[in-house]
Amino acid sequence: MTNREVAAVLDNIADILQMKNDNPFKVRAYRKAAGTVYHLEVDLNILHRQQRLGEIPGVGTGVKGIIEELLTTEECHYYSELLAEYPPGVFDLLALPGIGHATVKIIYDQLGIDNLHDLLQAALDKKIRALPGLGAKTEYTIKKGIEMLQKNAGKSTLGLALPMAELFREYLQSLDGVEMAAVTGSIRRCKPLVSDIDLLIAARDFEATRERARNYRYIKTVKLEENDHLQGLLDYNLEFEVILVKPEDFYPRLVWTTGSKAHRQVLAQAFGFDPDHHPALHSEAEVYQNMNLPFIPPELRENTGEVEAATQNSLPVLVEVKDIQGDLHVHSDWSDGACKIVDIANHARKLGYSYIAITDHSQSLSISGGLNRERLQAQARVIDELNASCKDFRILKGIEVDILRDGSLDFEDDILKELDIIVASIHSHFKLNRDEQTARIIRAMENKYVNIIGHLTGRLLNRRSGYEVDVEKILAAAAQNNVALEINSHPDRLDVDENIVRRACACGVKLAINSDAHDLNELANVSYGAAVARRGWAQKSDVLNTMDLKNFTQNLSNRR
DNA sequence: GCCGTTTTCGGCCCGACTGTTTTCAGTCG
Repeated sequence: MTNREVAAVLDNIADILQMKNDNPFKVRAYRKAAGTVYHLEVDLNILHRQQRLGEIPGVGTGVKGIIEELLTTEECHYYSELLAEYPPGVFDLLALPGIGHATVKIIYDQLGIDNLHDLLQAALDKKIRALPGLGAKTEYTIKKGIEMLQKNAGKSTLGLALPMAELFREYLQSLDGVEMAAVTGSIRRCKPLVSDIDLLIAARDFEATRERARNYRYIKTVKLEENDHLQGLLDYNLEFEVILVKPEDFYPRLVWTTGSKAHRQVLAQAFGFDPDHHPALHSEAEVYQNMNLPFIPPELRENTGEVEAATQNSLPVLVEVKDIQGDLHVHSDWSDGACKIVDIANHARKLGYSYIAITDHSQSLSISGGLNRERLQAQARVIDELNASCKDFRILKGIEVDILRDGSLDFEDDILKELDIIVASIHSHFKLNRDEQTARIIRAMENKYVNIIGHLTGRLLNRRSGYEVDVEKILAAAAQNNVALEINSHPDRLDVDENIVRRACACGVKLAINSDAHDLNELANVSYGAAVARRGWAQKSDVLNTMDLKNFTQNLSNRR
């Protein structure tokens, strides 16, 4: 079992205990252990072999026993017993915004409902409002929540699908007889939510290759198998499709399968592109060249003007991950991050950065260990010491300061002015109306110490729609106050989205591709943020943290 | 269930809002 699978079981145990009204501190213990295991740098199996599971903070004798059982038998008796009381389907109900454990317990105990389909029917039949303690508003919340989930039904985040696709691609590439293998489709275009994993492989003997491909260890079921196709389901219920082509057809097919339907249609209708009838072509660039077009990056192949731009030779030179010189939104163990500042800094250097901003939460976010004035000053002293010992890398003193309900900030200016960089974010009052929310953010931007607005809309993919804001007004204020908008790279956020990125670039508003990392692994998530930037046609010069340290710090001081 | 340089028992992080009610439990970050 992987760390994440173990973490999921511990989290599910916490969910059931919570529904059973068990000791809240016990629930918290499981929850905390789940979080620690999820963010762990080392594979649990290795720690187990070294008999070091007990060294994990928050893992005592009880949880340690469960982890050991899961690692050795893939099962856990205690968990099975709990599942007998509340079946796994009830976890799906917890995904509904505004519906928590107590409500799910009432619904399951009274109506026996353990899946979203039956819950929707009960809500439509007005059965929810009849339950004790629940009313028409909860019924409405349920209907709206299910509606939101259904809109993205069956879609996975890029953060889940892309690594799975890449693993599968590596496997296919390693097979005898496979000359080339590529991830294609919407994953290659880096859409934030994707419905399946598409892979293209070049081989001569289709039958033998299919035979080998279907032995991939993460395939759960094969649903369809024919000459040049293999289709089915991977772990995590990810749909996959493997398309087999002759090597000479590989690049035309790669172009054909990567582009959105609209992009393909334009190529076919306006340029006569036919992936089945073409001269010998040895790269995607040659495929486009054959249509008298320059190479169009996969992220742009959505028919949102890229073909016209290509025709006029005016495609943007898109920003790349390697252009990023530093990360401007990272949490340490001073608030809710898992790692020490020194470890974050060392890891950032390995990633090739020349600076990193430590931006822990501010005091009002007490649940996340938000820093008060004294702790912030103590942290600054630690950072000063670390900076004193190295010349080629800089740790910037920052804060992710809460934007309060009225748009004021969670710290006074006399504290903010002592810091190098301020990311201002909303973590409360999501339900303000569009005008109030917009005015609130603009007021925050007008504070001269604020450099970046963090995760502007607060959306969580597949979980929560963003709050309403007037994007054009925000962009105007951002331009006027020289405040950057963050592209939050967490795969569950990817906020702002590509549409706002494109408008920001048009308005001259700078972007900051930040990880919002809470552990070392998450620092690498900037690749997802960079993908959003590219889908929004952003160039290197549009992105604040592509500047080198000297220019970047100069830019910061200009703002004040 | 976890933890401990005051502790092996008795703490463990909280504050605001919302919905269902008429004073408080549930949800969220």
